[in-house]
Amino acid sequence: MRRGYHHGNLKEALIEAALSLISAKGPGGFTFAEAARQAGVSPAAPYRHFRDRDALMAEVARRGYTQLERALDEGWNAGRPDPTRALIAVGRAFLAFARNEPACYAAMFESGLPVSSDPDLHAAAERAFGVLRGAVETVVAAMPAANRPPVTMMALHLWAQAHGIASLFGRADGARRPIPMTPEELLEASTLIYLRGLGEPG
Amino acid sequence: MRRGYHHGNLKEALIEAALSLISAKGPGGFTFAEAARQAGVSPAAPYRHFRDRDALMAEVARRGYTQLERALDEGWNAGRPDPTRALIAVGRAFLAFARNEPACYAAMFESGLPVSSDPDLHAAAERAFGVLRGAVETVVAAMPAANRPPVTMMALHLWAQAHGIASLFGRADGARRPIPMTPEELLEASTLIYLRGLGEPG
DNA sequence: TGTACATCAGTGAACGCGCGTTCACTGATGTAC
DNA sequence: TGTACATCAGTGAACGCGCGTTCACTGATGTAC
Repeated sequence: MRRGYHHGNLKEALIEAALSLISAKGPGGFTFAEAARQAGVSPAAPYRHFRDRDALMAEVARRGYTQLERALDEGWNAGRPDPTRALIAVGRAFLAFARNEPACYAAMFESGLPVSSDPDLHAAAERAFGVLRGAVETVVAAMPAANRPPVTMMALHLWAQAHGIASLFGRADGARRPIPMTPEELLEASTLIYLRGLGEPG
Repeated sequence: MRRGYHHGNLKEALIEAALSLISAKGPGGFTFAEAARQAGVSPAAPYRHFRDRDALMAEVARRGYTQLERALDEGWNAGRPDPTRALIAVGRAFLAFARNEPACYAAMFESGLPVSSDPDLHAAAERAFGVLRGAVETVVAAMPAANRPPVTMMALHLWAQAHGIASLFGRADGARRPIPMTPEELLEASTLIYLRGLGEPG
């Protein structure tokens, strides 16, 4: 695998290792030393690329938010075919991300890493949330002017609901509570009921 | 503090120590050895009361669910003054629990401990969820028979929303995203909109 | 094109540390009679 | 009430382990001239 004295792509390899370790053993069961071992490199080598364990974790979370931003944006698809259906698709994209990138998701939401600890991380998180907020803005703008809910509140409601469902039922843990429907169905139903409550014809 | 050779109340003292360590350093930063130290006892002593670290963590979570069950039940207050307002109070009770017992909350939802690992833990979790489910049953029964939503679905929606809000905005972390309203207001608004979406006059 | 040199990524050995776990033990408690 | 004894909670010393971190180092890369 490795050729010579230099690894050539150690930073990426360390991130790969972190992802596989986190998804195998949770955010707690990931260690700098083992990431080095998995990348086939001495335990001192990672220090050339990351200040410490937390910096590597933060990088994983940052990339996760960037991926999530993109996934949500694709789900939104510029509001097509119509804002309501596009909003549902944003929710589905959120759940798909949580399921397909459990390590990122754990680093982002379950590692205990404060988002504010790193400006880049914070900015990435804001951008991801911003996609949802933008979608909500469009949905709200399509409502009759007399009865428009506050955009930020509505975005927070949907964000919390998506995270709540993903966090409780969304991963293929096996250990999760079994529910009589898929997370996607659960979130879609919740979103539709919520929109109806806001006066959407739905 | 300690009197003689025997501690007298070590099991409780270890649980106390676990709570204080978890709330200080997160579920990861809690160790069997340090709990023993904090209880003023040799590192071998805890083995008389818990099989290992996970067993102690599970006990903390189990007690947490039992406390939560009780808190939700008090919030519900037998459906007084009316089912809708009582349901809102259940939500407030959930958030109050998350805020006042952050260590329990972390052990229950963020420790990576699978609920199904321990039958007692699983049963306690079911009882807590059962309180919400029972409340929802009453609320649904008061709706016109033609338009009643599935009780389990509705309970899962509210559970996920409460957990999502508590998990993202509900603890006095300082590191959490600042929001333009309290978690309680956020959850209450969400619940009312949701109920209206189900056809409640609200 | 060739050579000298600066830069930098990775080495490997070493350290101190705290953890989990075990072991034979010992001091206190409580119970049978 | 007193004594013998079983039970049990806690001791303390010891172990192996893996982690984080440091250090002087070395091999490879690339650039100036």
